[in-house]
Order: sequence, then C-alpha cells, then structure tokens
Amino acid sequence: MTRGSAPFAGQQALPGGYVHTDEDQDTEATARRVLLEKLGLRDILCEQVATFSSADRDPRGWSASVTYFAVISLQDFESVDQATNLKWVPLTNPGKLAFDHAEICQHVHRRIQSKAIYSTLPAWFLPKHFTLAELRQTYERLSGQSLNDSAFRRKVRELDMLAEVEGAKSKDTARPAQLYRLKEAKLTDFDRKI
Amino acid sequence: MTRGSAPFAGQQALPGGYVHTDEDQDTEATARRVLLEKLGLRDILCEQVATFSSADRDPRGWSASVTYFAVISLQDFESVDQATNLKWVPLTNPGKLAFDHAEICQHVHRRIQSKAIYSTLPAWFLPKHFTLAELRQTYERLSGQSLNDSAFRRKVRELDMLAEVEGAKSKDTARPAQLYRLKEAKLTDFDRKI
DNA sequence: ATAATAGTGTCTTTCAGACAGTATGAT
DNA sequence: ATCATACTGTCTGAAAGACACTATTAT
Repeated sequence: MTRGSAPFAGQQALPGGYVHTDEDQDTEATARRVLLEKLGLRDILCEQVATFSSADRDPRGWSASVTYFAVISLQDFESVDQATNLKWVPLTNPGKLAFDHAEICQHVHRRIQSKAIYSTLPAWFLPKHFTLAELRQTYERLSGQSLNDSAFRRKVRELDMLAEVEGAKSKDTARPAQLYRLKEAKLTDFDRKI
Repeated sequence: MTRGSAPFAGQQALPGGYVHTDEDQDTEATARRVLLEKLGLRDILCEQVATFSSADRDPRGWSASVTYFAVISLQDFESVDQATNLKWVPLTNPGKLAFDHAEICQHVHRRIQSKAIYSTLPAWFLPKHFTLAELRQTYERLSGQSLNDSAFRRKVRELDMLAEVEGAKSKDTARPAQLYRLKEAKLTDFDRKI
C-alpha cells in the first residue's frame, strides 16, 4: 500500500498496523483486524512468519514487527475493493519498498517455497474446488520445480488429502476434469515431499 | 530458572529478559545478551522460533515474547556456572513452568524435531569433533526415528557436510572410530532427509 | 582367540519418473 | 475422425534399507 505519512510517505509498504492491546487478543488477531480493516478480507489462511526488529529499520527509532503472511485465491483477490490504495506486486520482485519490507518479502518467499511441497499450502491459492492439473501447476509455481503428473496423482492419492466433488467437472479443457476439494479445513503438513 | 519476583515467583521459567533498545541492535542481540549475562554463554547457535503474544499470558497485561532457542554441547553444558539458579529440564516434559513457557517448549521441540533430519542441527549438540556413530545417534534422538547406519554413512558422504579430523580417533569403543567435524561453521539445510 | 564396535560391499525393496496407452469431451 | 487434455498402467532407474562381511582394537 502507498504510505500516507512519514516516514517513507508516498512509498510502497506492506499493510500493517500497531497492536491494539485493548481489542487484540494476540498479534494474529492484530493481523486479522488489519486485513479486515484495510483489505476487507476475513477468514483467510494467515500464518506467522517471523519478527523483524532492529534499532534502524525505522528512522523513528528501535522497532519490532511481528510479520504474517496471508493467502487468498484469485477470486478473493478480485473481490478486494479496488478503491483501496492497494497495489499488488510479485513477491519475488516487489520493487522498492519502505522500511525492511523487501527483506520481509524475501523471507516470506523462502518460507512459501520451502513449505509448498511439504504441505497443502498451494491449495489455498485456489478456489474451494479445483482440478488436479490446476493443483499441480500451483505446486510447481510455488515450489519452483516441475512435478511429474503421474507421480503427483499417485502421491495425492496416498496422502489422502483431497475429496472428489461429486459430479462436478471442470469445463475449461478438452476432456472435463474431476473437481476436488481439500479434506481438511486447515493447512496440513506432510512428512515427505508431494 | 527459578523466578525471583512476581508474577510466578519461585516457579520455573525459561531464561529471558526485556529488550534494551539502547544497547541491543535487535532481538537476537537481546537473546545473546541474556545468554551471556544469565548463563555465561557466548557464540552459540541461536535461532528465532516465534513470537508468543496474548492479553492473558502475563497477569500484568498484554505482552509479547520473541523466543529463541539456543543449542550447546554437553561440554558447554558442564561449563555453565552451576552457581546460577539454572535448572535443566527435558524439552519434551519440562514440568510446570511459569507463563506459557511450557507451550513454548512444545513449539521448540516440534521445530527441532522437524528440522533435525533436514539440517546439520544435531551436530551442534556435539563437541567440535565427533564420530559418525555419535552423530547418527544424535540425529536419531532429535528426530525421534531410527536411521540405517549404512545409509547414514552414504548420505553424510553425499551431502559433503563433514571433514575428517586427520589422525584423530575416538578411544571410547572397541575399534577406534574416525573423528569428524562440520565443514561449514554455520547451520546448513539439506533439500532432502539425511 | 574372542568380543566389540567401525566401516564396506552388495542384494533387495521401495519409490519416483518416464511414457505409452486409454478415456472423454469439443470441433 | 481428430484434436486436446484427463487419467491409468507399467516399465525403468534411483535411492533407501537390510545385512553379511571385513577391519581394528582391547582383553
């Protein structure tokens, strides 16, 4: 978002805000409040990344930021009110950002990249129902490595992470594809690569 | 350590301290300062775990703790001044602790367990020089799974993580074992299990 | 020599990748 | 029919586990 006030006024920065100790139970509640207030998003995947602190990351003095990443689907992305001064940038190349926010992006990118093939994380970038091809492509883009289609289907079956959406088929391709949804309503980790 | 003052006076708690914004560059510097002041330890492996926060984890009001775990060898352990009121407890069963420190231990345990087989972390629990048997046993204890000795040696070789300590042999066993040291002076991650 | 642990070589099993082949819809 | 993509089955190669075997020291 474009910063309205000093320091770094006019520059791009990640959305954030101060903890309101009177209303926020913890820092995750703060993150979710900011997501709702600034972006109108609620009930989305949101996970703590790390705490960035130092004497000089903010010219006003010593500071610490507890950072979270949130994942939304393309659908949620399109529903975000475009009247906000929100600007979307690629995580891998966010351009110049205020404070140490570029470093934070790098950290988040590494986290997502390393977590992608060990969890259901990529599925959260998709709508509730998706095809196996879409899921595999998302795994590939997030992890940065290409996956064998046949082996991917085998592992998805073995990990027992998806449920068929009865009778639902994608119509986007030559042959309609079965639609699936995550079995678990939360992010689950695997003990091996997908 | 045993807490000297309220809240939770007399109870066991993890060593910690407030950030001194005038002398600590960041929270890791705070962690290292506390390690030095309270335990006399310096230059040890120390990594951020997560930030624990909530309105009720401290009866005095809303609070946040940026937590770190530190790893020392048995040798360092024995050099810690036993005059401090430090008490060592198993991470898996720390007993009753002040604040949410038991929860923090659980979190650290999960972190170490999941990181063990994907990094050189276990080697940091050992002295600078160690045998392959010692290293494998440490991997086994930290990860909670037994490892095949032959495969372990193969992977250690492939990962190119160790260097022989020329002419140095352990004398603890029937046949003396070659001593090794880590090639890298820092924690390195693997992209597969050891 | 025997015991005990270190270290090696090889066989077997398991798992991931390749890829051919079939299935199902649109044109 | 043919094209395009979905999905399946099977072969192959690589990696992990099992385990027998040799090596080196102490007793």
